[in-house]
Amino acid sequence: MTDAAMTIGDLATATGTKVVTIRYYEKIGLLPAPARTAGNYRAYAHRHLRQLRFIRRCRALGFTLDEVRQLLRLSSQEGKSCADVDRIAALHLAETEDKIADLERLAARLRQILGRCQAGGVIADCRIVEALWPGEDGREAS
Amino acid sequence: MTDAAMTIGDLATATGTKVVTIRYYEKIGLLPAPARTAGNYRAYAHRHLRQLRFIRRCRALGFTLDEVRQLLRLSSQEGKSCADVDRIAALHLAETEDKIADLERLAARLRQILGRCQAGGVIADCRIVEALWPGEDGREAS
DNA sequence: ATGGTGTCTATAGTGACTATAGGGTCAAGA
DNA sequence: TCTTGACCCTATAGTCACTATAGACACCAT
Repeated sequence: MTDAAMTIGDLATATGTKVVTIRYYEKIGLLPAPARTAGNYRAYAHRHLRQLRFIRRCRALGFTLDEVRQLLRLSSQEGKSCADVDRIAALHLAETEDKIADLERLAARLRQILGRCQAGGVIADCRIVEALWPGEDGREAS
Repeated sequence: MTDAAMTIGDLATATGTKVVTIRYYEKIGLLPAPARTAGNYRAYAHRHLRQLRFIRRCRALGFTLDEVRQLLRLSSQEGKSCADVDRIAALHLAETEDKIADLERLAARLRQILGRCQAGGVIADCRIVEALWPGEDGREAS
């Protein structure tokens, strides 16, 4: 509950963020510039800690910094409709699901290629290489 | 079967690659520099088409350009053991599977957060915003 | 006073492209 | 022959979300 000023290093350990990353967030306007000490050190207050935690939580969920920026802006407008927040989150979920589906397809194909490989052979007979090189007609090897 | 020279545009349409990307691959040494015409146009031969197809196929499977470079180098050594190729592919599959697992966790969390949201509310009552903002104690809202 | 750690700014690098500026080349049509 | 438009050339800078480096200054304990 105390609101004693924190150094950037304190903030970094408290949030699991690197010092350089915090400075980067400030530079791009994601985290407000804090007060400075006599020696020009950044002196963070509790609200900075809170906001950085919000940012990191969003990032951990895969939101882009631009989305985080929007979410920050929206969440300060207490009276406004929740629809925009909902839209951003739903869109992000859809994108995440698409990405998963893409990766599942890749993994399946990789497993298929790897499954045919008997390690210990030689490049000339390698099923993996064969699967990657296009045939003379440009079609993919089965 | 003809080995008539192709322009960079021909190569681009034949492989579904953008012209700038082909030039980029050349610049980073992934695709050999082709002969030039009198007017300084790149003149590609069939081997370039084959190699670019190989590259794009690897990229479509999610290999990094550096991995593609290794796979290219390895696959030209016909007599050598297939073990390195196998290792690269297996590692890539493992990474892909890890990435899928990560995204699954994110998606699950997003669905959980979104599921509690009744759209039409107001930011102050928004479950999404609430889930993202840290409580005063820094712990996450359920 | 000194040493070690932490902090400051500014700049450049990462991966895999993408975009832009400012030109040159080529083939077809008038 | 001239012009139009599509294509091609190089070089440079921008993207995202950091990360790394250099060189200087601040703070604290001994």
